[in-house]
Amino acid sequence: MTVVTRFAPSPTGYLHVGGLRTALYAYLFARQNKGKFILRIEDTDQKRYVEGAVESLQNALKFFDLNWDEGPIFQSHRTAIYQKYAQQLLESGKAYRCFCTSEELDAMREQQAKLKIAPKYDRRCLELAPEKTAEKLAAGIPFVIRQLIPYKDIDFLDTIRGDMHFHGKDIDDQVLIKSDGLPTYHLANVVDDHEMEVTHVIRGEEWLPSTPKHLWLYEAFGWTPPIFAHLPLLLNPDRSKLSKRQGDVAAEDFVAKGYLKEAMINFIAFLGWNPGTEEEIFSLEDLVKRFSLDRVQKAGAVFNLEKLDWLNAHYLRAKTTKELTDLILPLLQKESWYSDALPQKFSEAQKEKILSSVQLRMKTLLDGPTMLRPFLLDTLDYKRELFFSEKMKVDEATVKLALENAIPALEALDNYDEEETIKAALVAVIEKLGLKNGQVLWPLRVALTNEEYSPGVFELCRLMGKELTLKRLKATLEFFAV
RNA sequence: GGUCCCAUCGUCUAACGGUUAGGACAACAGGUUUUCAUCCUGUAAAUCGGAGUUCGAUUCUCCGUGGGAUCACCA
Repeated sequence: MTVVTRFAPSPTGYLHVGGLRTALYAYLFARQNKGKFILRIEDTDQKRYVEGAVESLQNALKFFDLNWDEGPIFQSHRTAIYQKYAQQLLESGKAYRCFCTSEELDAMREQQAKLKIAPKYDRRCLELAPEKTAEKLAAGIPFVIRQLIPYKDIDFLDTIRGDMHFHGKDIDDQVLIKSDGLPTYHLANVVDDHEMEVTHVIRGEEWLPSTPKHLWLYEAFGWTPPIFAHLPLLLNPDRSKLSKRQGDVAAEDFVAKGYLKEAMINFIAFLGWNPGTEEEIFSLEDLVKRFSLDRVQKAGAVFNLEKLDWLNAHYLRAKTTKELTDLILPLLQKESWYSDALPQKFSEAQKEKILSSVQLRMKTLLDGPTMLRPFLLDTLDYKRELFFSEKMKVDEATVKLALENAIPALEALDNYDEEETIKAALVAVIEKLGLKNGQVLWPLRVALTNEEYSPGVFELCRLMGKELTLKRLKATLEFFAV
């Protein structure tokens, strides 16, 4: 038997990170078993349809390399099929027409709430005499088709949760076909999973309570149900179901914030699963090999980004300069101050060195442009306060003193290829002035970068070369002369 | 409210019924003698409560407690 899994989102917007994890697990399970992964669009509610959502869903999945083998299959194109099956249930007496208006149903639920009993359809239309039904039908009164849930218990085995047990009497007679003729999730989902020969339904825990309804449908049709695996929820920091409002939830938001797909996949995979060893760096290919449903957690996991930052920095550092360049260049080109001519003042070898120095400090891709700016830009927009440091005892006089003495020393130096020679030259200056390292080096570093954090002075001098280094230092001296 | 699910450091989690309850992230302290980052070392930090089963429960059972999901002509 070939394994078939599916990801079945409804096109109501972007790809939610919870959806990303569901898709990931379904994908991993299919790949690992040399099975098939289907993408199905559950668009049976035309009211909720969002323009462009299907496109963005597909783009997101492709971005993360979660490629599907079949689909996208649109449920909205399959209404005739659902109708056919609903008729079948009607004929076998396992479903019935309901003519109740939403006002009637609201009133009924209000009553039930008042009496403190569970809100549930009271089956008033089931009691309808056949003639009466025929009458309403002839009059063209709109109706829905409801499943007739038998009052018997339903047991099933969930791969993640173990034995499940539900009482039939607690289950509502779910609407299968809406008055507009379109199916509800419950019918469409079961029919499609059966027709597409889905073997493993991997979905979020929020579907657990409706699983008995689905099982009842399988039984009513005489079909063998698939294996169910209900994934634990992704949680907000307050442990409620992860939602917008408390932060970003769209996968694309994280991409826009400069997170790498490798980091995202690795992070998301470990929210609810672990390999049982102490390894934690896993590529998509590693996950395909190692993933297993029985190591999936039962409890929900808080979607906490701290570890994502760490993973992202890790994957960023693992990039080759070529890969990193390809990732940063588009971001650079979006900056108002950038032009393609700017990098040309550096040789290829220099560019590579600059990039790898910056690479070590990046947390997200967005840090790229910020950290590269001091190298690329001709003039920096200095801020005085940045030069001073109480901790290192650097005040305005110290800044000037440091610059005035460092400039001639660096001017006398011709070889900027070795940090050691630059260091020797500057250390000599520091000793001559009788200052501490930081008192000279801190102002120089700020003069070179105009940033609070950056590579060290010797490294900067080497990376920038003699010309740019001196230009920067002189510009700073002028800045303080005014 | 009914039904169902869940419960180990702040967070993600590990632990055939027998461990000083392990790891990672974050935090903190120190080192790599300029900032930041990297790297290294160290510190602090958890089995929700109560019974029971057992020679022995984080682990099995029950009862509490807490949290969550779900109860639409939405998925």
